[in-house]
Amino acid sequence: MGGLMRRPTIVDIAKAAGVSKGAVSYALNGRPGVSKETRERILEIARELGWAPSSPARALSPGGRVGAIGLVIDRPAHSLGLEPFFMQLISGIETELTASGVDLLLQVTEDTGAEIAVYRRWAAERRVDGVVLVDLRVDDPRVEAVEELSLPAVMLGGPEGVGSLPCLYTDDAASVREVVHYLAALGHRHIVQVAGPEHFVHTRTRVEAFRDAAAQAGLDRARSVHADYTGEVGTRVTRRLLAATDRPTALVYDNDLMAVAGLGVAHEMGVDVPSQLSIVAWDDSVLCRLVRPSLTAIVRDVVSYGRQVAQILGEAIEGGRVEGRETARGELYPRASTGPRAV
Amino acid sequence: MGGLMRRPTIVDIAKAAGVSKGAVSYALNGRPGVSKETRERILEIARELGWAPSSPARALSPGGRVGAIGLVIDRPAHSLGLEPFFMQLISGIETELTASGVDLLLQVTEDTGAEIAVYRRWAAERRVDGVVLVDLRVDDPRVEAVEELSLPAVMLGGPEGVGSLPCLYTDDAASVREVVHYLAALGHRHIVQVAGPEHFVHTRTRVEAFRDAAAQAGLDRARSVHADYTGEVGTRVTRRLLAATDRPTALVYDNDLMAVAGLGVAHEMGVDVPSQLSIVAWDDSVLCRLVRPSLTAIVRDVVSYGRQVAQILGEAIEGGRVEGRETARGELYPRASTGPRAV
DNA sequence: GCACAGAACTGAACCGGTTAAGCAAACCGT
DNA sequence: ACGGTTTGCTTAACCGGTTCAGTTCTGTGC
Repeated sequence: MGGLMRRPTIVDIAKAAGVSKGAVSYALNGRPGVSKETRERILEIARELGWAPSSPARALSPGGRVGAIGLVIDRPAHSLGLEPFFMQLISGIETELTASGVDLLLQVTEDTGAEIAVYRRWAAERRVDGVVLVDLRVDDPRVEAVEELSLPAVMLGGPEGVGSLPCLYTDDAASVREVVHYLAALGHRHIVQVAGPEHFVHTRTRVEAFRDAAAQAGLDRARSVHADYTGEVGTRVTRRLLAATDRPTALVYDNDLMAVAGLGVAHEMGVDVPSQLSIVAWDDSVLCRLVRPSLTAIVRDVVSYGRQVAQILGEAIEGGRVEGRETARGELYPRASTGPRAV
Repeated sequence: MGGLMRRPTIVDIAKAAGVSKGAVSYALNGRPGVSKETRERILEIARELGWAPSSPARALSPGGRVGAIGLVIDRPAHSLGLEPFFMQLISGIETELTASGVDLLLQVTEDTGAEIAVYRRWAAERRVDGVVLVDLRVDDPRVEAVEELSLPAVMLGGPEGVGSLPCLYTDDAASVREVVHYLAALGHRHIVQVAGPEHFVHTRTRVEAFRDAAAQAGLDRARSVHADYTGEVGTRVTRRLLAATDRPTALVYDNDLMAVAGLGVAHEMGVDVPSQLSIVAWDDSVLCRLVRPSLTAIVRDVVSYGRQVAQILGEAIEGGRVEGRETARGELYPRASTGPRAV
């Protein structure tokens, strides 16, 4: 009561226990070199004093970990606010980290150059033990950068083009096929995929899978257009598509935000969903369930992705080579925005 | 070329420059005690070697900063994904931090107890130099907790009930008055406010302001109901309100997500917006602009809040007492979801 | 010609941990 | 009874910075 506010250190514990600080360190880390009784006495005193290891001090020791990992999100901040994906991912990462007392550093950047600069700084200043990379790009310069920094890293999305980095990937192509077959079964022949930016690897995968699946299903009028995940561009693209003389009867959007934007445009242009137009969103969110009609969506367990990616990164930090891993793909959840093609 | 990958330290610089490491430290920190030429030579060598200060080492020195601040968000993860507010806030905080090389630690928790535990751990392990608190509650236990830990902190939202903490607050009451007067001018007399949870201070402020403004405008049938910011409850509450025999002609929602949910319910029940029902959302987002009709909203510059709150926290960490500050209040942006009351 | 001030720098302690090396005592088989 | 291992602990170095107390050298006023 009323003592000095200074945080207790292992020296304080050592004094109280009448041993050296080395002994205290061994005891607190559960390592051999102290007797059972001494260990228990030390642990008891540590608890009483409310001791917690100083993370900077730990990190400073040779081979020490800083107990933090980093995540950089490189998307325009305003569109980001609406991407439930990232918050869910973060939430998943943290559930995995919490147990081991590891923290998450978050940074939002404007472009890939800035993103790489952040990795450089984090590595140079020893801010993090490793990083999670998202949104794999074609010829991604980040891969080489983190390898050069020998910064442990895990890529979410792969497995091609990640060099020697471990990654967590999903079979997006299968999900795309499921959507195409579903729409084809409903009688749709003129389907347009509103995809993400071309430079994302997952966009390329989905576009190719869409082309192949459409060809296989004999849909001669299927095609893809690129957008950028924002509502604005989603709106513009949809308006153009629906204004064409022969407009598509089904649209497949690469994220929920563009799908909602598309729904708004359809409403504005007097095109009824789903009787005149079917809409599918990639990635589900509260959003898809709130709008009317509710949106048919490809549902992924993003929280679980976060958990798994954190786990893989943990292994990569801990030790040696870690293999990439495949995880559950997104599955189609039909809702009110899709229906048979009008005859 | 081809040398060891080890990060350079000030000792390496000292060797290369032929001085002691103390001199290097003075030079690199721009402190007196070294001649101009020596300083420049040292800086040059540091640049060549690609040196960056080890953040753990810096933090360890007496009075040293760890160069990081923490933000805990205590809201259910699934609703969070849809709250652009937080991502914008984070974005604003970071623009302010980037210049000074400070990092942001993010944590998402399940309840206030867990949130306080995070502050305890961060303080004990010396993970952060300070924290930003959001969502001020009535009799907020976090205030006492961070004061006891003598952890520098800034509250976003106040200024009542924050004890000795500095805070950044807005005049929510004025925004509420603006909305009420606007709706009253459109002829609405039966307005219901769908507010947030009762335990938030800003909810209480807004509810009281709503009551007062309504009374002043002579709206005898205005009232508030509490919800929880999620789309689900927003949906349920709206359904109940619109099913009543004498339903309100205008609804004011405390966030955009509930407003969108409400719009969906109106659509589903065949209540036209805005001819039969006007809708106002608190806090704007892409969402409000994407749905049809687009939603009239109270627009706040949340990114700027983030910048300011980071700035205040910086001052609090740096030195002494910091005063609370008021910042720009939200302003009404009328869009398509509001109109004159049907006669 | 000498006391003194200031500038430029060195040496060493310190922050709070981890860990290798050393050492005394207990234990152990023969 | 004696060499050898094991147990349980201490000592001291180390991580990469910061900072205080000295030390040396140069200039300066009187």
